[in-house]
Order: sequence, then structure tokens, then C-alpha cells
Amino acid sequence: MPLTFVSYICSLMGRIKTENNISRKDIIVEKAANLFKEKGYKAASMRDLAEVVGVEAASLYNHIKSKSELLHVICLDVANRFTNTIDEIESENIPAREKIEKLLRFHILEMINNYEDVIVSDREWKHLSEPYLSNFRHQRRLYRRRFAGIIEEGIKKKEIKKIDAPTAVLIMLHAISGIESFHRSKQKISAKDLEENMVTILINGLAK
Amino acid sequence: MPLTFVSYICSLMGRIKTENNISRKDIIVEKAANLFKEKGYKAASMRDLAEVVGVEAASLYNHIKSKSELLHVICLDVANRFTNTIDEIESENIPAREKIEKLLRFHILEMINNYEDVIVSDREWKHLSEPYLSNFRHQRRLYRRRFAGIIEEGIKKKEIKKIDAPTAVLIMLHAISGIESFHRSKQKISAKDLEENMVTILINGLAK
DNA sequence: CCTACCGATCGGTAGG
DNA sequence: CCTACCGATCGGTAGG
Repeated sequence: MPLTFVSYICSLMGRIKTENNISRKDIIVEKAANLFKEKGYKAASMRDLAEVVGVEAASLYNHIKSKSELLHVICLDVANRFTNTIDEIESENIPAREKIEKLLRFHILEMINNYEDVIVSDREWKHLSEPYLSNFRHQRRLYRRRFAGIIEEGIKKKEIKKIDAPTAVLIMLHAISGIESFHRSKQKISAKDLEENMVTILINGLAK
Repeated sequence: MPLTFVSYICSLMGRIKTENNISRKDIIVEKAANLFKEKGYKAASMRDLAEVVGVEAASLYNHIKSKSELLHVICLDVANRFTNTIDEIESENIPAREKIEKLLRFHILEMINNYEDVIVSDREWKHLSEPYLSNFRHQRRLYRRRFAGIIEEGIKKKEIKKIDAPTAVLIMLHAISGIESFHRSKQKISAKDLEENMVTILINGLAK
């Protein structure tokens, strides 16, 4: 009976929110993103995760259903942020070239501020299980098409060079994912300088 | 005794080279690269590999020492090709901007022709074991520094814009890794067009 | 080349 | 929240 009482209290603790409204589950997802980024989804074990959270592995399952739930929470969260942003930018009444710059700056800032989630969703989405895998693939394809659409609009209006739009999208998105190394190297360059450099190179190119 | 005879013949077969001088081990490494690219190093099991090679899992170990050997053969092969190429280009007596373009074209062609190895070394090198891990990290850092050095040379000689060289390197290398999606989508664009588009965007930028 | 098998580790559950 | 434990799967070995 005393043991039952303890387990009851402990199970309640899982549902208590701190004053910042951050639940235990949120903490687990955050630590999971860090671990998945560091070791990869498959190589990161639930025992690893339990250790950084500070509990036994079995206890994690009072807050989450499975390891794969952690991945799809991370991936779908990122996908939704991207979709919401392009919704907003597309509806604005500004030149295509400005839309592209806005989208680039959004991606750059995401990579600077929420880079763990973004890197995980970028690199580990293949390990999603259905139906989340198909859903993610769908959102991603749609996003890239819409991005390419904006570039094509800019080409038609002679705001930007005549290049293959899907190729340009790939270059942009992947170039920005390179910011990960910026985090690793703790370089002297500031986040603001990094952002300006990236936009300059991508929009204006290297050539003088 | 008959069984011993069979096993003796079979073990010999492992060392026989075909007329193209491709050994059994080469085939295993090639299939491993494909598998590692598709599922990731950790998620790809030796039983998966055995199946695509067409033998039992245990038989693989007549040709290789371990799973990790497969990864470091792939990664070091790519690293050496990169190092050899920058050795060559650095020693040429041409403007820095041309050196950069040559390096870019080399990377683009690598991603078009040997993309499985390149992607695996890019994405899975973290799973290397020592001393290969340190070695790879070292080669990689050196390569990026030399690449940045060429860009800085170009800036000094006013051949290219004044931007942060390490950032430019990150953008270039990551942008090119985006070609992976080109393979997946079987797009209408040709390899040659892809190459020209990428060089145009990276050297001259999007802006008209 | 195969069959047979090993110890380690995995994600996850039962029960309190 | 924990302890105890399960079946599945892993990389790899022994032996012929």
C-alpha cells in the first residue's frame, strides 16, 4: 500500500506543469532532439535518453508512447512551422525577390535558433513510421514546390536570373543546413553577420 | 572430408577476381554504400547486406573484418579523392575564381557520379571508430581550411566579393550535397544543365 | 560458402 | 517513479 501510494504520487508528477508551462514530456522531447542530433535516431537508445533526463528507461513511457513518437513530434513540429511561414509570405503583396529573401532569412534564423529540431527532421525523417512518413514526405514536397513557384514568379517578372527553379530551391535549403557546422565550430562570426553573409552569397553570388 | 573440400573451394572463391578486376570485397563495399545511404549506417544490418549480396550473413566475414571496416573504407576513399583534387587545383597557376569554379565542378560531378559514397561519408562519418574518426575529422577540417584559403586569396585579389570565407565554404559544400534529391526525383533536367545551373547560382547568385 | 549459435543490447511491458 | 524482465534483433564466431 505505501508503495502504491508512492507510485501514484510519482505518476501524478508527470502531469504537473512548471510555472513556465513546460511539461515533463516537453523536456523529454527536447532532450531527445539533442540526442537524435548528436548520435542519430537509430544509434540513440531510450536508455541514453533516460540518463540525460535523469530517470530509468521504463519511466519515460509514463510520458510518451514510444521512441518513434518522439521523432514524429519533432518532425511534424518543424514541418508545420515551415508550412505556416510560407503561407504567410506567399500571401504578402511584395516582389518575388523579397519573398525569397524573407524565406531565406526565416530558414537561416530557424537554423540558428531551433537548429536541433531542424537538423533532426532534415536528417532522420526517413525513420518515421507510417502514416507520419507519408505525411511528412507530402508536406515537404509541397513546400519545395511552393518555394520553386515563388522563384519562377521572380523569373517571369525578370526580378531574378533565368535558372532552374527546383535546383535553386535545393541549393538554398541545403546551403542553409550548413549552418550546423557554425554551431559546432563556435566561430568568431556573429549570428547577424552569418545571416548577412549567407543572404549576400545566395542572392548575389560570389562574383564581384 | 567432402564438406571440408567444399568449404575450401568456397573460401578460394572469395579471393578470385573477375575479368574486370572487381573482387568480392569490392562488390560488398559497393552494396554496403547503397544500403548505408538508403537506411543509414546503424539501421542497415549485416543481414540486410548479406541479402542484397546474395549470401548468408556469416559469409560476409570471409571478405571483411567488420561492419565498421565497410564504413571507413567508404569514408577514407572519399576523403582521399577530395584531398588529391585540392592538391592538384591549388598547385595550378590560375586565378582564384577559376580554382573555386574547378573545385565546385569537381564536387558537383562527384555528387552526380559517385553520390552514394559521398553521401554516406557526409552523413555517417560520425559512426566511424577510432582512429578512423579522428583521421577523418582531421582531413575534413584541413580540406575546408584550404578551400577557404582559396576564397580568401580571391578576395585579396579582388576577384570575388568580400565575404566570410568559411561561411562561403559551408554554403558551397552543403548546396552541392543537395544534388542527392536530384537523383531521387529523376527530374527532367540533365546532369550538364544541373552542373551549369549550380555553378551559375553559386558564383553569380540569383539576382539579375 | 554454409549451419548453428553466442552475448549484448534494443524497445517496451507488468506490476507495484 | 522504480525493479524486474521479455522477445527480437544485432554484430560476430566456431567449425566444417
